[in-house]
Amino acid sequence: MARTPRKPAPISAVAELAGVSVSTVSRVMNRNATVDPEIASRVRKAAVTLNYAPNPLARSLVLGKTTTVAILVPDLANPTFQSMMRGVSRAAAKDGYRILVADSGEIASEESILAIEMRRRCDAIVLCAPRMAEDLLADLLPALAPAVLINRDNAGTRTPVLTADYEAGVRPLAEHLYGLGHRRMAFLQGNPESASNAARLRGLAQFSATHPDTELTTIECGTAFESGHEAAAEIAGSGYTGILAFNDLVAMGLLSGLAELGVRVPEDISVTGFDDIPLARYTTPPLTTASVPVVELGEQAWLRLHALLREETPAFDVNYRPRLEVRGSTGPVASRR
Amino acid sequence: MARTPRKPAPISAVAELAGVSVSTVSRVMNRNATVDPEIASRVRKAAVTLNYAPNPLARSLVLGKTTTVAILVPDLANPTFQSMMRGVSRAAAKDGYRILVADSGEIASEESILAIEMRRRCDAIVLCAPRMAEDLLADLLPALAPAVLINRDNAGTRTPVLTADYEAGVRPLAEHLYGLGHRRMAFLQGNPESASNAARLRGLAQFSATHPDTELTTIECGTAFESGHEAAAEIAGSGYTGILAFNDLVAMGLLSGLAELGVRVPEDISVTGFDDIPLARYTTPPLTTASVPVVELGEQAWLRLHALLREETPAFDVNYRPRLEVRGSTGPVASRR
DNA sequence: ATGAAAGCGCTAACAG
DNA sequence: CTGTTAGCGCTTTCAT
Repeated sequence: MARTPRKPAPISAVAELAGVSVSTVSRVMNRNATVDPEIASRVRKAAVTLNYAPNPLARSLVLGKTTTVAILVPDLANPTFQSMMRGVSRAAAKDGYRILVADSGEIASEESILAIEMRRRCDAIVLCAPRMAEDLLADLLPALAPAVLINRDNAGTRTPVLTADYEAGVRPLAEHLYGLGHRRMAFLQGNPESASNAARLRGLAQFSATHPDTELTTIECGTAFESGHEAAAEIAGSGYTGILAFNDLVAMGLLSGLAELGVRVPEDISVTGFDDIPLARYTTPPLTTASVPVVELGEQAWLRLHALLREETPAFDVNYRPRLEVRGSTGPVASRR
Repeated sequence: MARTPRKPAPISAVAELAGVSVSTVSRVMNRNATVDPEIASRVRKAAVTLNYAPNPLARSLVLGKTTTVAILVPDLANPTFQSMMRGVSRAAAKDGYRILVADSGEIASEESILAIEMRRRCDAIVLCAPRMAEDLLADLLPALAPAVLINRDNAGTRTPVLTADYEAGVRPLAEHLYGLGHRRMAFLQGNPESASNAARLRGLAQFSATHPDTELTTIECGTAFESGHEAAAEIAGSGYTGILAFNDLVAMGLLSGLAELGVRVPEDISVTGFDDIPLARYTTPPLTTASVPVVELGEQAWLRLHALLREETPAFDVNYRPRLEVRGSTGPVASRR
């Protein structure tokens, strides 16, 4: 009844059934050497009968390649990393590669061990925004090659890097608010330890330097909905009219919190996000944000890896400049009165 | 300088350096047989020097186990599947297992091949809401065992199954709208082929049967933001006062579309979602929905798999009854005037 | 307690 | 064109 036998047959069973040696079976399965057509078809028939398919493990061991790529992300629940994974996954699939995923749970100390362990089961690895310290990363990377980094500097190694330019990306957001008349702004900061938070701060510092007439305060917040939601009360009574949230998640939390407090967006307060996650255009009001091509970051990561695996020179590192996406959550500052 | 050599040393190198046989090295690495403490420490020292770690591939081949679980999802971009993955991933990690992920891109015909191929690299597999036909699934499953299914019936096999009860879950949503006075409702249907869509329709049919005074129409829609967003125009002028969206994504798209059209929620129209994705409580207004414990579904899936892997009897199949989560997107029907 | 040898399933020289 | 042999890196009898 069941057309598929429970246990997969080994190559030796096929050889036996076809009355040939295993090498011959191997040859017809891999169509490299030339095999007598008559024998070949006999082998193929036997293979079908036994529902044979080569054991990928054994193949990997002898070939020294697994056609699998490892991806390490800090948090599987974060839409940004999901999109990166998806980008890598779909691109790699086109070349016949699968992905092995691990989630470090944002725990920096877990990353090295996880990365090394995964890497040994795969041909290459992509590290998404690793949290570990610079020096650790620096001497981990050589052991991981071929590897590529997303949203993290390569610490002086030759590892290809794909990043979003948070520093450059945050300025148009601030400029946009400025252009709408906002002079009292606040930045809801994420994890102060994180590189991308630091980049945003640098970008904002540049903005401040060129706009001395504008107050721009940094407020501790976080990186998730909850953080933004909790910040709403403080923001509501603060007098700030333009809020730069760390990312879209925080912005959405804030939007929701402000709505509950009866604060109107953008009439009373303008809010911006960062990343342009798929939901951003469907919030109420739709979120003004800086769009980061995360899926493309993932795809490009795979391209670099694939080049490396074929001993080719990978394409240049690129730093994607986020694009300002003006939507409904920002508007002219309310005329005081 | 680099503490980690580029290429991992094989066990033979360690044996040589320690002046023992590979078997001895293997023994100390696996601490099973008893080894002379003096020799053992010598081996360990050599292992550290060479930065040795057993090759997981070779180990898997001989041991016949990989400590890896496969997960097949229809779409990596869907928050529901992401949460399931996360549940499986975190639970499996506690037992030292990694996950191999594949995304079928919602293509039913891809699923069998992908599943079989992944399964051979892993010790077990979890199938999330496979789209393939019942009979295909039925004769695929034996070849995949140990396996567990999430949100899909096991087609008569003994495969453990974890599901959310969409049929039972949709009724409280309709009842809730009914209680608020709504008598003209519409269901924004997802993929008509999908099992969970059919389940919702059954639940709603039961509702209709017991509430003959209520009009409940099914409208073709889809499963993503865009679908809900596009449906807004049709809904706005329809006279329906209570809308049951296929899921939270569609509901959010609808919310956003209605807001753009100046339709107030819940004053003019009430909207419900389904799933209770993390964002659902942060929409404006927060979404009334049926909460499905997706992360737990994933965790429980791992528990079943783990039992199977240890030749134990897995826990019973469970069908999670979604919980009604009343929030701001539903309200009393507007008094007709 | 330790080493030699067999073998997991497969591929790739090397002969014939 | 095909079979024999070696070996990928490791674990596990089986002797010693």
